[in-house]
Amino acid sequence: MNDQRQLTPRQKEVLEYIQDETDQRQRPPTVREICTHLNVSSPGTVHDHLAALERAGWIERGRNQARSIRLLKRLGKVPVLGEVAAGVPSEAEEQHMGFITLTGLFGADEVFAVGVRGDSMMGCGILDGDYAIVRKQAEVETGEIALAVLNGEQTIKRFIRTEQGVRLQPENPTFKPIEIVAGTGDFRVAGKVVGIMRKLGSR
Amino acid sequence: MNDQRQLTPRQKEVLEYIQDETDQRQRPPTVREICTHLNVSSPGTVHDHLAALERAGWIERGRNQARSIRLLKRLGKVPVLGEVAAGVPSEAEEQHMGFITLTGLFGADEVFAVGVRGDSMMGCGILDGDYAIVRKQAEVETGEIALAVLNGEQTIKRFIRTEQGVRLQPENPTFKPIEIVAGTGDFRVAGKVVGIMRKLGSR
DNA sequence: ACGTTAACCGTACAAATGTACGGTACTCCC
DNA sequence: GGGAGTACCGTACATTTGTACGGTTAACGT
Repeated sequence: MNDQRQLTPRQKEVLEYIQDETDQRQRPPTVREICTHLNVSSPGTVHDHLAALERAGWIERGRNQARSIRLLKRLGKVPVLGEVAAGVPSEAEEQHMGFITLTGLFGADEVFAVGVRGDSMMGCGILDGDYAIVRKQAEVETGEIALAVLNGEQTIKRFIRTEQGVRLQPENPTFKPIEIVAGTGDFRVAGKVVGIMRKLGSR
Repeated sequence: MNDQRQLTPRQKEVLEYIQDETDQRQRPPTVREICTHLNVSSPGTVHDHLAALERAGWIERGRNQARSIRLLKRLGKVPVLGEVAAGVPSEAEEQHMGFITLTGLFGADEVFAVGVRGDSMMGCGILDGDYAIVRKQAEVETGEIALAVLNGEQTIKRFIRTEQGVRLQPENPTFKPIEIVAGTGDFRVAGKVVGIMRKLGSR
């Protein structure tokens, strides 16, 4: 019943604090840490707020576990990696709002990387020599970029479902699309390209 | 003394587990959670491992605080499955030719990431929304891609040394190069772009 | 042979932490 | 006036959790 009701200002404060802490410190606060932030002396008070937030579907908690608050939704304000300029990165070090990681960005499970050869996807910024981060899955939506296996060879192309079957669309005018009639030949989708990594002028 | 020595395989396991948990669950594990994951029955054992990791500068802990492990560096680890076709990634699991790591590819020190805004470097495959991996350094070679700070604003451009000074060259015909006469204005190089990461159509 | 180190075990204890219970004050609404 | 909801206070208690201590085993190098 109390499902989708609006948050009270106080509850919003609690939620914001939880978000800030999780983002900045990489871990949720304890009940008493929230207490001191709210200038509240009783853990019971905060406990009540958390119960309310949980009932409303904003958070999830483990029973009797320290720092077990888990955010289910998020309130505006996404503090990703600051692309807001204004400052100089070398001075903005303390503001790091998390890490870029492969596992962080993409989630460690079921993700692997493939080296990219050729320029057939140049149009969307996937270049020869890049690594494509691929999530293993047998189907992708029309328009998504897929790692496809055709007659034993794998390619990365934009996947487009057509009337007769599937079209693998390169992103480069000098390449021709590959049309595949459903049920013909050996074709399948190995995964969806969820990311790109490139190493530049290293040496 | 034990500062920069290599991690033992066991310590690496611990660190990996901590990373996975923090990434996936949004909170670091407790000592005993690590215990069960390692199939170890004594919290003391894990405590020792954590002490070692802390001494080696990989983590940081708060005294007597639950789930207070904080990662200072990271192991990235995503398997790289060869670019040689021949097999299908899902079946070629054992063939992995190593791992992609941020720290591995770029070296953990002195590297940070910036969000990229705008399409001025589209021509070389750096797109709006990408993360640029930048190594902090005050000078770059002609032709390299630099993160430059010009009058307090930072941009990513190709760095070209000219007779009068420096030219910041976009990789997009609709943008004009920026000419900088030596000794004029507030200009400096913040770092060199050594890599690109992109996250595509998440979820 | 000896010391060092990594990796364990068990157990015990104190601090941190989540939770429960009863009570107060205020607002809003029927 | 009475009921319901929010926001608090204190206090107490049981778990969870970090940490300490002593002991064991195996590998490695001198």
